[in-house]
Amino acid sequence: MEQNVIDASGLLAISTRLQRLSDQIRKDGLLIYKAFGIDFQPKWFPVLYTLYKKSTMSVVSLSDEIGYAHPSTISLLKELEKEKLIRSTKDKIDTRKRLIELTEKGKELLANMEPVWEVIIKATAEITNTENNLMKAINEVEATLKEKSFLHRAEAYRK
Amino acid sequence: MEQNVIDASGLLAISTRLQRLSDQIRKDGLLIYKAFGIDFQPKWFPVLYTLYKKSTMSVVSLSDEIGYAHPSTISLLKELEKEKLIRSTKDKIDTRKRLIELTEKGKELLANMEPVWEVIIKATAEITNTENNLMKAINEVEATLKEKSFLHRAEAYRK
DNA sequence: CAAATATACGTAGTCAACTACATAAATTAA
DNA sequence: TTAATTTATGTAGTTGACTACGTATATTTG
Repeated sequence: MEQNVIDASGLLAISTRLQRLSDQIRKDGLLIYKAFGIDFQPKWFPVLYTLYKKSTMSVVSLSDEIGYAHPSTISLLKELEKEKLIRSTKDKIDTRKRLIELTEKGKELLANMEPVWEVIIKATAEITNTENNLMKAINEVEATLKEKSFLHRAEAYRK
Repeated sequence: MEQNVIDASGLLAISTRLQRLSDQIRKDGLLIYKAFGIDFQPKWFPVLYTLYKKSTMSVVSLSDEIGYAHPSTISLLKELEKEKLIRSTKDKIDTRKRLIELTEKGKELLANMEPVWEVIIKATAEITNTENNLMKAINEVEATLKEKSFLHRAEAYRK
């Protein structure tokens, strides 16, 4: 395999490599939705999918669930509200909270997407099902980092 | 292992997961350099490391090498020039080309970083050396995608 | 129960990549 | 040897995430 300098630097550039692969997959994701004639952006996925599974959530709990900072979620919600895919109501008990849910249009879109997801899941399984499984590797690394951070580990090697 | 909805959605959210892991590692990377008293930003790594290994390159060939679009490289180069870590000269044969090289200060910085890199490599190896090795998984997936794109594979499953 | 603290949400601005487009120089073709 | 095409670089503006900070409401504590 031909190697450029960055690939050859291996572990040093792992963050760059992850980023690159993520971008590549996201771009192809967009193309797949387009090819199936569905007006959907991959970045919407975490919010919409979570609401699909959990029906109603506040802004912050939604952010926690998808692992985003809450301002990122807010800007996605604004966009989704403009698309009329979600709607929000005030929590009657805790009035600080804004409860988010899918609209009928949103539910319909997600239902229409199920067959596309199946295809995506199959294609992704095909891609990741190599000797070292990427999804499993990510899960394992995230679990390892939860135990002890990267910084903490690096410092342990310091003389 | 406790699972949130996105993790549970697995393959669908792989791009999101890669992104998140990349960010996390990049942030800790910055902290590691700081902890070692080195004034260095992880985003500089691809450019500087490539110049370290290849000495002189034009803007576009450097971009290709690190896998960035050339405007991204240009803005990094501007920053690095301000830091006096790189310098550029005109190619005498092809006057369109701007040749980039490390300054003495740049070379010195990179030399000082070698011990930090060793620590980073060790810590990264520790993190990625789980049952499914992340670096190997990335390499395998990138090779698989080169053979046949994600989009192409997805379309093959379409009825 | 008043004060201090914590939580929920929002806005503003930043960051590190990108795409789209423009210009100039080099190369190829008519 | 002009004309057309390709290549190299640059600028402007976008994107999708972030942090910092402010305000309002809830909760906890003295």
